Amino acid sequence: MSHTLGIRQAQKQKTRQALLDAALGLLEGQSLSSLGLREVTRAVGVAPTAFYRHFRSTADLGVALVEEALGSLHAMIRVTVSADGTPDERIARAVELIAGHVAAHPAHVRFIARERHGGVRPVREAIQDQLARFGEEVKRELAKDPLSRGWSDDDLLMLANLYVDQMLITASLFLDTLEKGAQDQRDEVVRIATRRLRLISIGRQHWLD
Amino acid sequence: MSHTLGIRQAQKQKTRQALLDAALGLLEGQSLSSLGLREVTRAVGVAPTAFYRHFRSTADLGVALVEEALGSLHAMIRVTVSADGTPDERIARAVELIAGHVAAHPAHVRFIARERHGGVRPVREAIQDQLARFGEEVKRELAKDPLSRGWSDDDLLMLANLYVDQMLITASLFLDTLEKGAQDQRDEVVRIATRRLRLISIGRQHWLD
DNA sequence: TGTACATCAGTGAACGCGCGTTCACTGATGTAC
DNA sequence: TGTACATCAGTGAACGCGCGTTCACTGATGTAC
Repeated sequence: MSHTLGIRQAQKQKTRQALLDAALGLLEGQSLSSLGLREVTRAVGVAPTAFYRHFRSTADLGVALVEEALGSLHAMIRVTVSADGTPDERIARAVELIAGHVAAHPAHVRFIARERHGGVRPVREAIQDQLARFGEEVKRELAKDPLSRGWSDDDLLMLANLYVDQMLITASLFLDTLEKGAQDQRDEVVRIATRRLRLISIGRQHWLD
Repeated sequence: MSHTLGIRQAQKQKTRQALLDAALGLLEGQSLSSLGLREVTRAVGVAPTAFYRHFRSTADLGVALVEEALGSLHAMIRVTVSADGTPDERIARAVELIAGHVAAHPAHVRFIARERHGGVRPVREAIQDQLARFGEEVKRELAKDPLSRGWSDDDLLMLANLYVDQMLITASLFLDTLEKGAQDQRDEVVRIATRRLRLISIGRQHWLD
């Protein structure tokens, strides 16, 4: 085969990923600002000092987790607001996508919800940066929609960020239902989120009246 | 005069409040889950053991802070959505009220935003409880509005919670502008929040179309 | 292919430090008579 | 009002513990010839 990482590099990546995974697990029950370096290395089974070969600090690890959690979402978020189908179909698709993502990556979602306003500045800022990029991307997607004819750039961005915030709120609601494991609660969240998005969609359709 | 607290009770209250105030100050830069009991007593100038005369733990203190931060808000939030004036007047009044509250109690607002999804379960639950009560109160206020004629209870609650979340998001945006101290950024937040609420208001007016 | 040297991910001992919690205490405040 | 006893908010010493960070190290992997 062509180019593979050397054994050394591959092993390093593996340890790094193990540290990230362990940290994400530990962060289900606490905030990043109270996460200890020794806690993480203990969970992985390496010496505390090994941590420094990969991250300067737990804050640094947190920033890496932000990339991991939100980096992969750019593609999904664009589909979420894409202009195919009737408004109700689009809303149903968006809610389903969010539900699926939360079910597939609950720890990542929890991490973002928790640290978005959390006590570690660099992490908070990394999240805000990514969310701002999401806003721009959603705006670009909305701009393609015939419904957006006549909208100012400013108004489009306002709507885009409203959608982004609404997605996070919805994701957070789904997260709470995962803990209890109750399917009817999840259905209730689907109902609530759907109607919220419908109301926003109606406001959108009459914005220029 | 009639009934005053005994000297002992009064002094105890004073120390308790000093602990709450000191904790709130320390929490501007960190999350509750990393706040130390000794940190708080050191800031107040009492022995670490004095803490136990008032709270079982920092989590317990956090729950008390939730009451302090949100208890006083019930009155305000009702005015925020009250039915007086034109839609645009009501929106302007709501945004001003939020801006004023954030300017007057920035640390409380930050605490709520941070711990709403934070790492300390009892605190998280206390906040969710209060926010659910806000939702109910806003719903009751909305129900008085002629605009709500024909709305189901479910839809009213959905709208009420949409407003509550929007207020928190707006408060959090104002908070970020306080750090920088830039007036033009604050004006920008007013513009954004106003248009978001306007879009929701338009959606509301056409909900039953 | 084989050898000699360089690199560097992970180790393990050691450090000083602040943590939460216990306990018996002190002395001002409160109460009964 | 004065006295004798009870209460209890705050004290200060002591504890065992886990923390983040330093340092010189080891031994497998990588590289030059």
